[in-house]
Amino acid sequence: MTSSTPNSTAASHASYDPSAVEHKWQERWRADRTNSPDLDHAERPFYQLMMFPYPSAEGLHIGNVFAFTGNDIYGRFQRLLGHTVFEPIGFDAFGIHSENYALKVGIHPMELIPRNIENFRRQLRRVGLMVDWSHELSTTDPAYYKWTQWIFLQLLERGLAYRGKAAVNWCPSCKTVLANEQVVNGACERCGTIVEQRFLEQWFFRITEYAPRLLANLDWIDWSDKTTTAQRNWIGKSEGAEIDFAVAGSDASIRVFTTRPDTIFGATYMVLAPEHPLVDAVASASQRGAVRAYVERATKRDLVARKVGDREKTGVFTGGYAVNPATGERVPVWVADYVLMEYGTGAIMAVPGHDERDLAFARTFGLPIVRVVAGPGEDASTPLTDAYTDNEGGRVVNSPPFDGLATDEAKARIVAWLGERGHAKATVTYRLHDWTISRQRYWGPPIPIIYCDACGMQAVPEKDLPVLLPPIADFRPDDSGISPLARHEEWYRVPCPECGKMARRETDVSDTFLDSAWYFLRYPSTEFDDRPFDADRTKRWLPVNIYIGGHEHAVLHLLYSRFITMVLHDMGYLDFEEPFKRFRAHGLLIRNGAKMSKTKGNVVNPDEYIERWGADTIRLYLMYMGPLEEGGDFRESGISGMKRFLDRLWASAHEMRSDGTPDESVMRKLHRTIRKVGEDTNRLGYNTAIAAMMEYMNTLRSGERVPQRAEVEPLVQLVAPYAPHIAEELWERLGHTGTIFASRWPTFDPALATEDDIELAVQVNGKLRGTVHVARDIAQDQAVAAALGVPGIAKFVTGTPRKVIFVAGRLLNLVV
RNA sequence: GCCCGGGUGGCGAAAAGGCAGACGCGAAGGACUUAAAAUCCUUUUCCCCUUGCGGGGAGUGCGGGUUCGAUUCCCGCCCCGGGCACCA
Repeated sequence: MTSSTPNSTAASHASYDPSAVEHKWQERWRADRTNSPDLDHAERPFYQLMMFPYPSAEGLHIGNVFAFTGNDIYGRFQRLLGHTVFEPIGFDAFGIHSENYALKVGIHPMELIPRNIENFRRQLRRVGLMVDWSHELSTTDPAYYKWTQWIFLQLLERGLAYRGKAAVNWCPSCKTVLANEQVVNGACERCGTIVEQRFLEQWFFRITEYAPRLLANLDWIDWSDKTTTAQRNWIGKSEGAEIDFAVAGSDASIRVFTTRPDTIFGATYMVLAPEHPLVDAVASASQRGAVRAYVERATKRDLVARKVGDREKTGVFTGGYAVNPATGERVPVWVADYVLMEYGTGAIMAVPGHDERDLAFARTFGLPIVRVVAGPGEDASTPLTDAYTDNEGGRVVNSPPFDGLATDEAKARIVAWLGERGHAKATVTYRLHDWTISRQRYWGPPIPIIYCDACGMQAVPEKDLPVLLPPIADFRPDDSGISPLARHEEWYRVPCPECGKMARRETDVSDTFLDSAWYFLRYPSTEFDDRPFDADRTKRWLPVNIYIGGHEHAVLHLLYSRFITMVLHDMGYLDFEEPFKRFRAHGLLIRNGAKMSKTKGNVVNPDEYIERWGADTIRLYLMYMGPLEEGGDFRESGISGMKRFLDRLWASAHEMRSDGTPDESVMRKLHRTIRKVGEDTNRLGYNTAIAAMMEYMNTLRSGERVPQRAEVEPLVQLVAPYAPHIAEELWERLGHTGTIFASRWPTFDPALATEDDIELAVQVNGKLRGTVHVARDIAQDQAVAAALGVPGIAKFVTGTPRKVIFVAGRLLNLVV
C-alpha cells in the first residue's frame, strides 16, 4: 500500500474499504497499547468518563454507541489538543436486572455475566473507542466489590450507615426492598409491579445529613441546568417552621411543619398521618373504634392508590382537639391519608383558605374555612372560591396583631412571636430520604456485617474482605423478606471476629447503585489489590474532567456518587468533594419517532450497521443527527451521506498534489473550518462541526478541482476524533509514522480566517433588498454610497435616508 | 397541578437581536459514460405577476409587544416530549 504516494494520480488508488481499515487499526491500537496512557507521569491528564454499561444479554444497544461515541470524540479531541487522555470502561454487572434475566433463562449469573461481558467487549472494540482496556473493571469482580464493602465499612465507622426498622417499598415481584428513587408512580421501576409497604429491618445510608451540601454545591458545579434542576427538585428543600399545637386536655402536643406560618390564624383543624404515633392518644373513647378502622384501612391500602390514585379526600375525626397557639382556639384533630408520615413531622395544621388539599378536605367534611390572606384588590371579607395560595402580593388579614403585613414579613414575625413563647422555631425540611441500601437478593456484594449473640453486631474486619458471594444454585428470592443467602448455613454461619463463637453473617446484599457510586475512583487504580484507590493516582487524575451520560441517572446515580465522594472527602481520603467537574447529559436516541424497546421490536443492533457501513460512518451519522444533548431519531436514510463524505475524503487524500501552491481562498476556508470545528467540538456541537467539515470538503473539490496536500492534510486531523480509523489510515498513507493522535490539532491563523471582502447585506426599512460586495473594513459613508449605486436597492430609497444602521462587516439598514 | 426541554421546507436540522432554511437525506434535471456506479454542475419553503429575463409578497405553533430590524427578547395562549407529583 505504500505505493499510494501522495503524488499518485486519480483512479490509481483502491477505493475505501472500511472493514479492512477498521480491523487494521483496531489491531494496531491493541498491539501498540496506543490508548493506554502512562497514568503515573502524565503532565496534562484528562479524565474522560462515560457511564459504564450494564452488560445485558441482548448486547450493546445503539443508544450506548451514541453515548460512547459522543464521549470518545471529546476524549480524542482533548488528546489532539495535547492532553494525556484516560478513557476507561467497565461493566455494571451486579443487580436485580442481571439476576432476573438469569432466573428467566435458567443460567447462573456467574456464568452468564462473563459471557455477556465478552460480547460487549467485542462490540465496543468495533466502535473504535479510545478505551484503555488495561483498566477495565467489573463490579462483580471480588477485587472490585471488596472495596465496595470497604466503603460500606467506612460509612459505618462514620456513623452514616445504620440499621433501622422502617416502612419500606417492597416489590412483590422482585421480592426485595427498593429505594424511594427506584419507585416510579408507586411501581417498581424495573418490573412495573405495584410496590407494597412493609416494615423491615434495613440498612440505610444517612444521605439526608448531606442534603444541604448536596444542594449548595449545585450552584457552582459545571453541570447542565437540566440536571442540577432535577437534583434540586429531588432534594426538595422547603423553608418553614415547626409549630407545636397542645393537645386539649393532655400534656402532649402535636408538632407540625409548615411553609406558611403566616396563615396560622386560618388553621381551623389539624391532620395526623394514619401512622402518626399520637393517633391513639388523641382519639376520644367514642371515636377510637372508627379511627382504628380507618388507620387499618389506610395502611393496608397500597401505595399507588394512596399516592397517585384519585385524590378523593378521606379521613376520620379523632374526637380530640388541639389548641391553635396563635388564636388560642380549639381545633379538631383528624386523621387522613393525604398527610404522609414520611415527610415533615407527619402532621399538619390545615389552612383550607390557602391550601388546595385542605380546602378539598374541609369542603368534604364541612370544616370551617377562614380567609387570612388577601390578594391585590381583595380584603378580609372577600369570599374564597378557590384556595388563595399565592405567596407574593398577598397581605395578612383576620390575624389581629399582624393584619396588613406582606406574607413574607408575616412569616418571620409570626414565627418569632410564637417562638418567644416556645411554640415555634424556623426550620428547613428536605424531601430527600435516607438511602435504603439493603437488598434481599443474591446477585450483589454481601453487606460485611456479622451478628454475634454475645458481642452484638460486628463489622467484618478489613483483612477479611471481601466477603465472597458464594456460588449457590438456588438463588431465587422468596416472599419472606429474607435474602436467599440465608438458606445457606454453610455460608452464613461464621465465627465472631470478636469472641470467636459461632455467629451469623448479614444475608442482605447492597444496592447496585452503591457499586456505581464509586467506580470512577477505581479506574485509575485497578492494578492495586491493597487499596481501593491509590493516593497519587487519584491526585493526578481526579476529579473527572468531563462525564457524559444519560439523563435517566440525573437523580439516582449522580446523587449517590456525589454523596459517597463527599463522605470519603470528609474522612480524608479525597481532596475534592465533587467527583465530576463537568457533566453533560446526552439526549435520548429514538427510532423513526418512537422510543426503542424490546416489546416494540424496533431496537437497533449496532453490529449489522457497523458491518454494512463501517464504524466511522455510523459514528458520524449518530453525531450528525442533531445536538448530542438533544438526542436524535435513528432513520437509516441519512447514513449514506456520511459514507459519501468519507469516500470523498479518501479520494481527496489519494488524488491530491503536493507540487503546487494551495489556493488562497481554499486556505481561507480551511482556517475558518479549523476554528469552527474546534469551537463546536469543544461545546459538544458535533453536528455543526461535521457540517463545517462537509462544507470545506465541498470547497475543496468544487468543480472537480484536484486539491493540494496542504489543503487536505489538516482536514484528516479535524476528522480524526469523529472517524478515527480512516484518519489513522490516511495519516499513514500521507507518510506519517505513529498514531495521528500523537499529532497536534491544526492551529488556525486568524489573519487567514478572515476575508478581505465581504457581501454586505443591505436592508431598506428592515427588509432585505440586496447585497453589495465591499471591503471588510469599509466605512459607513462608502457603504451607503455603494448600496445606493445598486439600482435594485436605490429604487426603494426615495430622498435621503432618515436613519442609517450600520453593523460593520454584516449589514446596512437604510430607514426612509 | 408543578418543573424542565421542544415546535423552523418532503425529512434530519442550521442561524453572537442583523441576508431564515447552512450542512445532510430525499426528489427533479444536466455533464461525463456504450451503459451503470462514482464524481461534478443546476434546481428544490409557499403564493402571485411575467412568454422569458426578471420582479413582488408572505413565511420559523398562535395572538400581542419592544426594536431600524425578532426563529432569537417580553407578555398571553396552543400543541408535543421528558421529569416530579396529596411534599404541607
